[in-house]
Amino acid sequence: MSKITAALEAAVAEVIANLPKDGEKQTNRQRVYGDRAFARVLDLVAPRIRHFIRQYGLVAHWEDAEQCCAIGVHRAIQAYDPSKAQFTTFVNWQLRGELQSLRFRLMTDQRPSAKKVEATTVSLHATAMAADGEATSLESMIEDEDALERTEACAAEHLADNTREALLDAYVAHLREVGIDQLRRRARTQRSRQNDDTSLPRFRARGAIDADELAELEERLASQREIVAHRLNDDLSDMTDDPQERERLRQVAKRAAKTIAKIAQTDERFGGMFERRKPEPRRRATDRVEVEQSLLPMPNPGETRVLVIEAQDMNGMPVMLPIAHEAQARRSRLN
DNA sequence: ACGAAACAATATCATGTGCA
DNA sequence: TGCACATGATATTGTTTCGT
Repeated sequence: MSKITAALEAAVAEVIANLPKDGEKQTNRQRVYGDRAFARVLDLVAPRIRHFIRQYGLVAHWEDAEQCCAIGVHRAIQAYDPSKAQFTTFVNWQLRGELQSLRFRLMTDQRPSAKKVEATTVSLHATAMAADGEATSLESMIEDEDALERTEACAAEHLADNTREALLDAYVAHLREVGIDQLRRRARTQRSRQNDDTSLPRFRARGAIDADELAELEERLASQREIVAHRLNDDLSDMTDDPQERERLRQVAKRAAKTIAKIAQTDERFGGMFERRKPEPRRRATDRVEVEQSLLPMPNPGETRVLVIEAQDMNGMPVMLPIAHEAQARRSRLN
């Protein structure tokens, strides 16, 4: 931590310490100490403020800009959470924000980019004449140019969701079949072994399955389904905080992917939805290859995502990839 | 403003062990 | 053999800080 960073941290802590407590009035002492500390903060960030003002091309509006920065610093202190970041980092963004909005207020159309296209800024709420001569607001005249694209994207997403559900259903059904089969076999072999236990009456018919075991199986199926569904949504972390548990879930899903991929290829319900592409070796930092096999036809570049379900790793083992584009987008929206 | 370096948090993988 | 689980190593991604 540099000297300035540390000094800033201390000064800010003092300002915060001298803020009035909830519901109480600030004492004179608090006010004086707080003001002094605030002045110290301003001194410490002064070089940075000068730098930003120059950088944002606001030299001609120096005083306004300094005022804005003081407000920015004040706001930064109010909102500062020491556990999240250093004040020096935090205040930088506040200053930039203030200066940017000041620049926007003062000189929207003076920036080179605006000049180049001879842009004129008008308010969306300004009245304008519609074609029929009626006065209306500009806002109401704007057509939503993205509407079609968004609608199509939604439709594609919907289709992908349906497919995903169907695949999950098919997967669970498959597991159930296998599971029941196993239970039956076990029931047959265990019958002879458990026969000597005469304390319990055995009503079970030959090869019949214990109801408890069946219930247990259903429970397992439900949990499997949940795990895979979460994995497809790329939100396994919603299921548990424990990294080790998460890793286990990931492995479960990875194994499931193998089966699902098989089902998707053999089950006629999904026939025709696949376009089999030779899987490439999985990416590594040193050797990056895009690996994809889509369940749905690829949309145009940049359009909505596709459910990507199977890729193979270097050993030819299937790997399940999340719904890449959408998951990415969601993650960056959160940040 | 911007990129690089340092650092932190997570995700993924390879591998080993136990069990049915 | 194959699955479930654990664990250390490594890769990836995100954040902060610093220098220009």
